[in-house]
Amino acid sequence: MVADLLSACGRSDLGGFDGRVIKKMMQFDLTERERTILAVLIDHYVRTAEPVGSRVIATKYDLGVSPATVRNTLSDLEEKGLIEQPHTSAGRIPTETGYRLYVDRLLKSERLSAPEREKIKRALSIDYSAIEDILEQTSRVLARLTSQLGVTITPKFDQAVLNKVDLVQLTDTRVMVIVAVRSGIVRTILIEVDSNIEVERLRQTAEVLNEKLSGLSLGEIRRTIAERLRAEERGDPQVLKLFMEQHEHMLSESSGEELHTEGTINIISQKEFQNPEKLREFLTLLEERHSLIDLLKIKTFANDITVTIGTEANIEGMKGCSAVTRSYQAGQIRGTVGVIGPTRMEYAKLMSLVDYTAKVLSEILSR
Amino acid sequence: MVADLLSACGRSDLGGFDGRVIKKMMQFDLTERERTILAVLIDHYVRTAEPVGSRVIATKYDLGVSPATVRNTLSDLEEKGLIEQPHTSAGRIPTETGYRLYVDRLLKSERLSAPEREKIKRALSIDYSAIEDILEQTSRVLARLTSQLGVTITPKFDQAVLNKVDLVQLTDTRVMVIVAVRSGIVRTILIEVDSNIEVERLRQTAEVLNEKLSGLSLGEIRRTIAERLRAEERGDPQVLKLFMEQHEHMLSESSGEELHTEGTINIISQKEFQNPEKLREFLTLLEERHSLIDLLKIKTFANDITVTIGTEANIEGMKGCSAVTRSYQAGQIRGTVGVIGPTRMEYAKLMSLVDYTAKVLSEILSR
DNA sequence: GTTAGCACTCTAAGCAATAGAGTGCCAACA
DNA sequence: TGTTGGCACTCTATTGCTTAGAGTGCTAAC
Repeated sequence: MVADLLSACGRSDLGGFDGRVIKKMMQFDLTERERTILAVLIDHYVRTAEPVGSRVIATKYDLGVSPATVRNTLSDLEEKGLIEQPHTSAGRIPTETGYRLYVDRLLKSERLSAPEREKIKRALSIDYSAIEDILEQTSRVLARLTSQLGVTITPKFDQAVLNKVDLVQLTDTRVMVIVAVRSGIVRTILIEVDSNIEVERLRQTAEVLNEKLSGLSLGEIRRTIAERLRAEERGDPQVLKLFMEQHEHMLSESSGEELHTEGTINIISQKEFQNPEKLREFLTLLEERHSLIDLLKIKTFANDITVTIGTEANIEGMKGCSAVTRSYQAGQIRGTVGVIGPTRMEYAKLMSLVDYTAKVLSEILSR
Repeated sequence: MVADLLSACGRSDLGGFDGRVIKKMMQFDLTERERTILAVLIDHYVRTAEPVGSRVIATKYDLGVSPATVRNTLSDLEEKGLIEQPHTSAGRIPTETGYRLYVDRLLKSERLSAPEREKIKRALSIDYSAIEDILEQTSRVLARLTSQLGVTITPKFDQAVLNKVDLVQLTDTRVMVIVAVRSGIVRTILIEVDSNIEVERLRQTAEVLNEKLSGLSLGEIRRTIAERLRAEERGDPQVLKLFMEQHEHMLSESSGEELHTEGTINIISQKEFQNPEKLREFLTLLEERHSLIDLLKIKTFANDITVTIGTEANIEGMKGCSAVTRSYQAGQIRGTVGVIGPTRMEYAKLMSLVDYTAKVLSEILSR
């Protein structure tokens, strides 16, 4: 156990910190013992949720030193801001900085067992008719396997490539615009027209739109639609005009980024949420979807697992919570999956789990 | 106040009880005083969340009788199972039966104020591109105005009338089926075909489907699709076959009944959910969407406000909770909106609020 | 039928005492 | 110089006890 931890101290290839954090990190010149004790302390605290004292560290993990020695080291670690005491007669608990260092440098990366991999693969291999279905299932799987909150976000539409536009007359004054992009996602909006439009004319209008726009990304369309349709003389001018007016609404960067969360129950049974104030804060965060969406979107570019600890993302409600996320790929576009839970979480386990789940999901969606 | 309550005692036109409950109800021959005191007690308890004692009833509400007299009446009401004592030295609180009688016979129906009506109308008058958007908004409005959990359920698809089927080739082996029904709702599924299908052939297949099926309700289609398409010789046989196989999935009775909930935070600050066990139970109910859907669906037929108190609906997690719901209309099809909260809720207020909201929603959706 | 009075019950809050956990520091030791 | 045992000190959590207060049920009188 101790040997494992020691051997793991040098690694830093499990990403998740940006430049700013690295710089901060470099200030910590920890001795071998300090690193070992910090790792042991975090491991133990994550399991028990109780402040860890010197005696436990010295006896339960055979470090070969006495509690008194451990006490000295703990004192040093506290001075460096990596651990803290809730009160004088209690043991130590990790600080945010402590967790950050642990995740970046001390963590021993875990490999998922074959049965676990199998379980994830099987759970995600469902018949889905819309991308939302499989994302919902993914949140559920993550929630169940991790006992945390499972989160997914639908892909960012901006880079999606338009496959086909379709216009359907619903009533005399109502036309439905169906926008299908290449990855099998479809969005619809309704536009209100003044008067009934002939079927043939509507068909022709759709044809014009397809001709001019299909194959372009929605982002491109959003930016250049006015130009592209300006000189167009075929099709129904009213519908074209409305389409242009509505495109902002439909194609806007943030639209369609839907958040799925699953496993709220897991969270409320966690010890840190016994405090009603804390719980309230967290549930508020959950219902204020946009800040969560921001959190998940922020690192969609990275193709690696991302760990956001506490208030690192500058989100009020995340105090005391961490997120482990990773982007997935669906054709040309990307979204994010992950889990959120108390800072006191099993980072190694969750990281490998989220990582694998995102990979399986990408695989399925790219088929 | 008291006069109001007395005058309201005779009314029973605010629906919500079925035959079984009426029968039970008839056993209660309450005296005038008993009715007044029960009403006063419930009103007071709803406001304070504290057991109500004889002194409060006798002094705060000028009934013209002494606490001792009230005590006798309370004792009678307890015998009849309408109120109970948490413990000997506490006041009384209403039982489920007590609430039921109150809602059915004692409640003074409230009329929403003009500003409140205006507020609801304005809040619901949003630009929506999908029915889900306005339902989400409706849950939010209900949650905000009632400080309870706002719930909406998308309309029951079965009675929706098919407007148009569209087939879009996404990749070589993937075809998207778009089903649009008359009220502006659209559903999509993906089917996997063996090989690329010519555009013209796909168009023709869609034409066949439209010709044979549009104008029928999805329920009819579900029941008779095999017959209707059996002898068909036009169109792509493989696509037609897959369409028939998938129709069950897509058109099935329960599919597409999506539940929106909003305002979990309102709930957790309620006094009854301070007990973590209770809270846990409720959140479990929230995540196990299907029993909630059942609860909301059950009385979609009634065109009147429905109050479900505690375990009346035989749902485990509803113990200690009540729901006030009403159906809304979107073209030919119907869904449900409402609020859920602790049994200790302001029934009169919530009933008028949900009622009005459902009406406004129906109006908007039927335009 | 109503009411005042009173004994009784139960809860919630405050208080003191106690046990236990863990620390920090000092002096001794290798 | 780093490590260790010992010990006084601090703080928390638990327990038991007491008390104040709220509310009832019952009885006897009106």
